[in-house]
Amino acid sequence: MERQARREQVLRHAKRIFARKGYHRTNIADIIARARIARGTFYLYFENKRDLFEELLEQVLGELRLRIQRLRIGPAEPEPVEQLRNNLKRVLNFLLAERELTDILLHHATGFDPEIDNRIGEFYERVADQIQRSLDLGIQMQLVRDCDSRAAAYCIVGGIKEVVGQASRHRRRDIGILAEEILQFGLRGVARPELLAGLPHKADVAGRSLPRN
Amino acid sequence: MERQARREQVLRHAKRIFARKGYHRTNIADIIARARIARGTFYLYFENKRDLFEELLEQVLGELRLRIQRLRIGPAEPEPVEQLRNNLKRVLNFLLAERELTDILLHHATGFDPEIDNRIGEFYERVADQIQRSLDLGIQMQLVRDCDSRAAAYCIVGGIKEVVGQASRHRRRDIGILAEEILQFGLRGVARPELLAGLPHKADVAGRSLPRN
Amino acid sequence: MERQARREQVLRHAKRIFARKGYHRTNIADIIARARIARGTFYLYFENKRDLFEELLEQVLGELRLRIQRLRIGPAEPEPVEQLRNNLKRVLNFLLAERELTDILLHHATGFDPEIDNRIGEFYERVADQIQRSLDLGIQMQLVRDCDSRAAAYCIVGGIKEVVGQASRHRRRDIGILAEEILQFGLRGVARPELLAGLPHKADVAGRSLPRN
Amino acid sequence: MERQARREQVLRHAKRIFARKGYHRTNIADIIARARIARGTFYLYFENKRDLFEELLEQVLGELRLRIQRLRIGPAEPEPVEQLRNNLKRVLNFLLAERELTDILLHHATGFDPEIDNRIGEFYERVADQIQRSLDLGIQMQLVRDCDSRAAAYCIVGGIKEVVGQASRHRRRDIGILAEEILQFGLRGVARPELLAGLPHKADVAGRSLPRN
DNA sequence: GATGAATGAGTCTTCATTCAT
DNA sequence: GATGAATGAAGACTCATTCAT
Repeated sequence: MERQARREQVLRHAKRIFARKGYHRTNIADIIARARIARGTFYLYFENKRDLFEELLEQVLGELRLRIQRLRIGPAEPEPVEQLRNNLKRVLNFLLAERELTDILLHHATGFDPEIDNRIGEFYERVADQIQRSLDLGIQMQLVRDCDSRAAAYCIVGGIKEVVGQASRHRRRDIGILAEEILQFGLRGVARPELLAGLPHKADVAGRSLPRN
Repeated sequence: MERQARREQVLRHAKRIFARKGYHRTNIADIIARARIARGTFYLYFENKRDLFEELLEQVLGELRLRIQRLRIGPAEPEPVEQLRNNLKRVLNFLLAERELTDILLHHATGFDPEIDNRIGEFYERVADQIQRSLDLGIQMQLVRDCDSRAAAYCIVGGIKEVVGQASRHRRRDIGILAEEILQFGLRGVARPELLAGLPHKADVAGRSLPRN
Repeated sequence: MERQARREQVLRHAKRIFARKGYHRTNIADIIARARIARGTFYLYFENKRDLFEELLEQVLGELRLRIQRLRIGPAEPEPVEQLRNNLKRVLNFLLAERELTDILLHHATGFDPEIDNRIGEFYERVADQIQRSLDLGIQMQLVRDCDSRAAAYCIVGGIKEVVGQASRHRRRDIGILAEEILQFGLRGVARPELLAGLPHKADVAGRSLPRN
Repeated sequence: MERQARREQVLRHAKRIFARKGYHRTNIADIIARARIARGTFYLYFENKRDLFEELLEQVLGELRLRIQRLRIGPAEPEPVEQLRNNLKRVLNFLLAERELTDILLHHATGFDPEIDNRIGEFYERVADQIQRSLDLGIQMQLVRDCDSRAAAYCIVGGIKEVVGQASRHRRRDIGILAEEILQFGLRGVARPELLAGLPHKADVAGRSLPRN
């Protein structure tokens, strides 16, 4: 536990620095200076710089995996749309609370190590898989229009990434509103038009979710 | 002109390597070996490694800027949706033809240099601006439902990025279909529902635009 | 005494590791892991890594010093050749019983510390001195041919070292035979030829002392 | 050629330092300071410290291999003993001319790297093989007494190593005399006694080959 | 006495950039 | 213009030793 506490202390500082400077411009010297530990101490807790980085990455990916739940169908379960909304809210809540991890995931984790690239690519593929399955189900149930559900899944994933990336920069944001905007956009993007006829144009919430730029 | 030819020769080789290995794992040694020039010669044509990289980046960004045209309204102009479709096709055509540049832009250009990050961020902002302006116009014209047009713009940008990123990996793709899928998704995501009632569920084209995974 | 027991426990383990990996590739971590003591405990019993190593070295050198006895001349003493034979047997017995120490002495003690180099060099010089003195005496007594007794002494020392080094590797060996081979070789190498006329070509023992390779 | 000249310059300096301080106490900084080159330059010519060291080692071993020639029997060939003498002289000439390499081989090359240990062990084994073959032949021809030719071979190898090691320290030496001493010792150590009856006790040369200590 | 977390000096190695030819 | 040998700053990692508990 002592050990774990120390690791977390270092992880906390490193997270900050990685988010600000990226992987390569962050050096061990930066990290140990911030964490106020000796060089050797660092290597007591982490195998090397990359190991530490991967741990941070695993933190985000792991947490996101937990927060994205498979749609459950059943009499006791909430409406599918409600479940989607909850997934989205859980994800946004985490990402906007942990801006540094978000920044690491979206801007600093990619392109310098094939294995890490793979891990992240894999993660998004799994997310896209889940979305696609939901869409395919929706097509069967005549809720979703006939479309390339894989392409649509990627559109949705990409949309979320981009919005989160922007929202994360501009600190602040009502997450409920933001989730609703994304949700509406995504739902309408794939829904059978006849089902939309009655829907309000906009979620009945006040305020803008993103600054007008 | 001789000079420019030489530069382009080097750029062409460097593009390949950067796409495959990213910025940091690509050495000057790699580049000059491929381009079959001497080390000193490299610095005759480029200020430094970063300069070369930025030039490649500027190639993509510049080309994309050219291909994304402002919506024009006028009697002689094509329908707005047609203009959007054309923008999208032009963009996809380029990105899927220039996979290496696409890879550089989407996976390797980010996170190692604040100035480059800014340049790219700026580019996407400008794209989002354009989309947002169109959406706002659409709202005025009662074509687009009331929504956070900034958030919607980001959704659209993100969706395109993600789909292109995936399509770029899986080499091949009918660009017309792909563009149509994205377009439909985006249009429906923001359109006033009553306008969609008559629309077909799907563009009248055969084949899947992305592999089912 | 308790203290001494603990030291010996550590020495025993360290001996093993030093023999296998040499001085530099052996870490304190290796030693304490084997000896199942804490890092700090190590320094309670030994000044430092080198101190421990020197102690092992002193074990071999000390033991060898004890086993190499000066030739005594007198009516009650065994024949000089018998005394040489006994010296040799005592030395071989120890070295082949303590392979790890032998390995340390012959292969791992040299070249990384001038002081240790000196200590070992000094030891061999003393041994050579003794041999040389015997040879000089033998010359006086007309038993040994006129030769450079120093050079001969080194030949003998070197021969023993090499044979032991090899024998130590190939585990096993009848020490009596081995001693006899070395002894015969050395004696004949320096003896006045006329004294050899009657000697058997070979000690009257069965079996080969070293594998034929 | 230019390249080779540079390599040799560095090798020459490194040889000096390795001989004086051994492998581990010699660091790249020492070498480049002596060779008056920049740190990076070193790595232009050698893969790493070990690579450089191995090259020096290969220099000695290679040269020795060349100088130790197989005994040839034939009407036009010199007497076998003369051939042995020549081998010995060639080896001593080299080793005593190249004291630094000798020191590296005998005192600094062993114990820090299993692969290098093997290479050297292998070398001595090959030398011992050659000696053993000569001895076995001598036994057949009734020149060599019945003995364990492997053990005798090791005695001879070890003797040479030790004498060279000592001679190398005490700088200076008449190599002819030294070779003769070793040769006589070795020959007599294995010769059939009846053949020695007529031999002089000592080569007919003046002077001591080694200092009396 | 025993522990093991913490220390930081010491080294190797890489690689973008320069410059004499 | 072209070359490629030379440079040296930068940075990662190891490991013997110490010391507070």
